[in-house]
Amino acid sequence: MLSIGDLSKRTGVKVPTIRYYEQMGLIEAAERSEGNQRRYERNDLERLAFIRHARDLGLDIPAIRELIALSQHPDQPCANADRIAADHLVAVREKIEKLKKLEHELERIISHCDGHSIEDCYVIRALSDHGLCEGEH
Amino acid sequence: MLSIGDLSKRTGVKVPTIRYYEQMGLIEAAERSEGNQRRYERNDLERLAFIRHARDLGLDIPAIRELIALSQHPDQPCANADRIAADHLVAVREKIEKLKKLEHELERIISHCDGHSIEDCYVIRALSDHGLCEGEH
DNA sequence: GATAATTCCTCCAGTGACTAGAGCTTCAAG
DNA sequence: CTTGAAGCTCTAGTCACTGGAGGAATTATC
Repeated sequence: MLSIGDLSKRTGVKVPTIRYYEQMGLIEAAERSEGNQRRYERNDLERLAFIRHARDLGLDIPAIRELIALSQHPDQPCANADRIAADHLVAVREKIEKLKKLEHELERIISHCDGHSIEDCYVIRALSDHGLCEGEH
Repeated sequence: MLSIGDLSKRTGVKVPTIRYYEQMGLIEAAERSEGNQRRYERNDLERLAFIRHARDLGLDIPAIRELIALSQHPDQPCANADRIAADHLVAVREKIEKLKKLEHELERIISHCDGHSIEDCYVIRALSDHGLCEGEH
C-alpha cells in the first residue's frame, strides 16, 4: 500500500495532480486509511504511469479518458485507439510546421538587426511593419 | 476615427481581445464617443498590428509590454529587444525538438500496431509500458 | 509515551490569453 | 422614427494543473 506521496515519487506526477486526476475521473477514487488518507496499490501505479506517459506525448484528458475506456474492452478492435494516436500525430506535425516558420522569421529578424539603437532596430521595425515579413503568417 | 469593430476588421484582432489588451495595458484606453464607445486613430491601428504580429510570433504579453516600452525610447540601444527575440527563438527551438521526439514516438507506436484487438494494441501497450519506448522522454 | 516534523486532508483561488454570455445602451441606415 | 447591428460592462468559463490556508493524521526521534 502506497501513500499518495509514494505514488507521486514513483510516477513523477505531483501530489495535487494525482488528486486532480481523481477528480477528473482518470483514476478511480482510492481506498482510504482509517484517518482518511488515500492508499494505492500496484494497479493504480500502472494506471497513473499510463496517464503520465500519454500526457507526456501531449494527449489531452478527454483523449486519455477514451483510451482508458478502450483499454477496458480488450476484445474489441483497436482502430479507435489508432485513430486517437494518428489524429494527435497530425496535430503534432502541424505544430512543428508552425514553429519552424516562427523559427525562420525570428532568425531573420534577429540577424537583420545591427544592434545599435531602438530607432533602427529591426526587431522593433519588423514587428511594427508586417510588410517586412517574408511569406505569409 | 474607427470604432472597435472597424479596428478589429482591419487588424484581425477580435473585439473582446482588443478590450482585453486595453485592460492588460498593452494599448492605451481609447477616447470615447459621447455615447461612451471607443474611438481609435491610426496610431492605435499600428500599435495593435504590432501586438498582433508579436503574438503571432508567439511572444507573451509581458514580452510585448517590454518591447512596447523599449520602442518608446528610440535613442537607447536595442540590445534588450534583441535579447527578447533571441530568448524566444531559443524557446521555440526547444519546443520544436520536443515535438519532433513526440512525432517519432507516435509514428513508431502507430506503425507497430497491427490493428486487431485492444488486447494486442501497440498504442495501448506502449502507453502502459514505458519500457517499450525508444530513448528517454 | 510525548513531542516534533512531515505528510496528508479539503477547499478555494490563481495561471495565460483569451472567449462567451447576460442584460443593457448607442449608433447608422432606411 | 424605427429597427437591427454593434457597442458597453461585468462575470464566468476554458485547460491542466499549481499553490496556499488551515487543520488532521502519520512517522520519526527522543
